[in-house]
Amino acid sequence: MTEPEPIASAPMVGLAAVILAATLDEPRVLTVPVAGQGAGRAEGLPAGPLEPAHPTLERGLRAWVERQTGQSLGYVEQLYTFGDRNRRPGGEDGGRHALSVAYLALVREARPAADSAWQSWYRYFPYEDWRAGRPPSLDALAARLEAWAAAAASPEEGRRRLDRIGLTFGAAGSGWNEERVLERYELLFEAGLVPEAGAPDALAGQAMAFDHRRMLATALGRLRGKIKYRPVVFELMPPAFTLGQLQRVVEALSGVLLHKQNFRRLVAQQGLVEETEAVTAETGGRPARLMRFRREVLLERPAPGLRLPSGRAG
Amino acid sequence: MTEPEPIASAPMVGLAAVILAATLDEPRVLTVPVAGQGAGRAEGLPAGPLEPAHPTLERGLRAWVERQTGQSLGYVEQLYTFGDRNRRPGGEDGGRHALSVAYLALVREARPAADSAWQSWYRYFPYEDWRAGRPPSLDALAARLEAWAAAAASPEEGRRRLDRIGLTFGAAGSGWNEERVLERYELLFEAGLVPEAGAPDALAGQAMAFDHRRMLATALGRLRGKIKYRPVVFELMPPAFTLGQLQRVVEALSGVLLHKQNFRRLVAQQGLVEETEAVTAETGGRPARLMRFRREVLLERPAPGLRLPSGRAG
DNA sequence: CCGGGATATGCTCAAAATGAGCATTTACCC
DNA sequence: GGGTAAATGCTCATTTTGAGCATATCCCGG
Repeated sequence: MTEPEPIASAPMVGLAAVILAATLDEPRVLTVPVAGQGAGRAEGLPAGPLEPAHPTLERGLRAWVERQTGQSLGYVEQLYTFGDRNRRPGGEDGGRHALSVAYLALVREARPAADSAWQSWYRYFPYEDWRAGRPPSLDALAARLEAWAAAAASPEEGRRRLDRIGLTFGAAGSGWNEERVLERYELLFEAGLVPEAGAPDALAGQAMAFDHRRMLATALGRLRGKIKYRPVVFELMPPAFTLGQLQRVVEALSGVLLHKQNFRRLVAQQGLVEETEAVTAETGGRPARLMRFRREVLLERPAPGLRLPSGRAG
Repeated sequence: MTEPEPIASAPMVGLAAVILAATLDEPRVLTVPVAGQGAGRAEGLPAGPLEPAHPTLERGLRAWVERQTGQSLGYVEQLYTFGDRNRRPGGEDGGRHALSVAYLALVREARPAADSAWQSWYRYFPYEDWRAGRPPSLDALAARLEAWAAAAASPEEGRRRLDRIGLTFGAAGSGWNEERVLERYELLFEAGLVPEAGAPDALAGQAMAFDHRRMLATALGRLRGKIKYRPVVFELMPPAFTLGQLQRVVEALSGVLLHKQNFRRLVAQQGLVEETEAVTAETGGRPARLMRFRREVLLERPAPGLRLPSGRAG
């Protein structure tokens, strides 16, 4: 495991993992402490350089994650290769490229290991959680964004900024699109409202090391989109679960509340689950039947996901 | 542009572009000749190594494409980073990793430049074109696939193979999913039915250099999915076009025919286009009104695409 | 033992979106 | 002037959504 002598122009390739889980109705991401980088330690994603011993990128990623967190991964998909910006410490030209191939992993269990910790992902994106209604911090953020638009060099640029704000954050309360996590983060970044870009407070969420928060935003957007057309939520569920638990996990991921009866109708008629014998005691209320994921749907035609209706409450 | 001395373990990072266009109702991909690699020259995608002078990955890609083909790119999105398999000539361990960051580009004009050439992409995937009904080569391919399934080491493995065949190629005529281009290619690859994997003929399509056909398959699948939820087709259209032309391009991309009246209703009610003054002479038939893409939809709420109905004909 | 609180489940209904056709218009060609 | 080829306009039966109302069952406190 000796590091070879770097040469000036060979790119450095890193692997990074956004590992997501959902426990107790809260969506989580697995973080590790990152040394230094300014004051003390920051939170970061499990990551490490691609090594010659790694047979493939994905195997290398799994190795790094197990080494750093003890977590073994099930569902893994490639997310994006970062390297386009904010990754060139050496200036505008010359220097080495630093790429990072990021992966999205979904896991069921949340056993904390070593230094790693599970954090609610709304710690990093508080304004993405609309389950309790419009997040209060959005008003302050919107005000700062508008100030940023007003401070544009030209009126046209200001108008473009306003358009983007409306597009990503929803114009006039209508039209919040939960999938645009990355676009919102990038807008906040450009506007200098995130700590990584110099904001004095964490109104726009807790910072992460390097560009890891951008990776997390990419992962959330991707997952929020994907649950609608692929049955990936079940990667986060235990073997048996109630429809209520399933709904609360979907709501936790997407950040919006759903109409209960319609949600269960959707799940039922898609044939995504089947009943088991058992029921749960749960908290108060009538006991719910435990369901299990019908793996066969993966072999059936389009293998649908869970379209999110727009309903606000149950 | 001198190549630095490679060191044993530093990964090599390449950039590759899948550049797509649609002219005359035929979907095209821009190819360049690739020297050697066995007998004579093969077709490949524009590609080149990431260089220190490249400010970003995407800018590097654009530079390579312009240098090799003279084509300048408009819409560009990152596709996938390949490196997981069939890219390690040096054996199972040791040696350098060779990654390739592939991009998808959509262009309007198709001016052929230098050695590059536009090819119909169904040259590489003939079985993906269902516009004239079920492609005849599919019968022969299906027979070979079934033979491959029958030749599995165990009955369970054979059943798994049959499941995959049904899932990707559609079971019993029903359920062809035009988006599963990559899964179909990978299945054919595993079954040894493509030239790259040793097939004696080109029944499953023309080969490309390296793993470029895998990249192309990835791009087609991505594009076929994306036109359904983002208005990306218009990147391929001229400034003014008729609804008939638009439909024929969508059909060319997706490989299936659509119900004409429903298609135009969809486009109209989504507000994706607006009328211009002009009409066309066209071929026979009543002249059609020329339309233009309403760029404003990109600023409106969800910015929808063109859902493909299942209808078979017009 | 009874009523209230909290869910889980079952069903209904109107509105909107889909899938398939039928019928008309308006060119060009012979 | 009739025939052919699209482009357009409309209709209609089904499905799919979005929203509620009503019941069924548990636990708990009194």
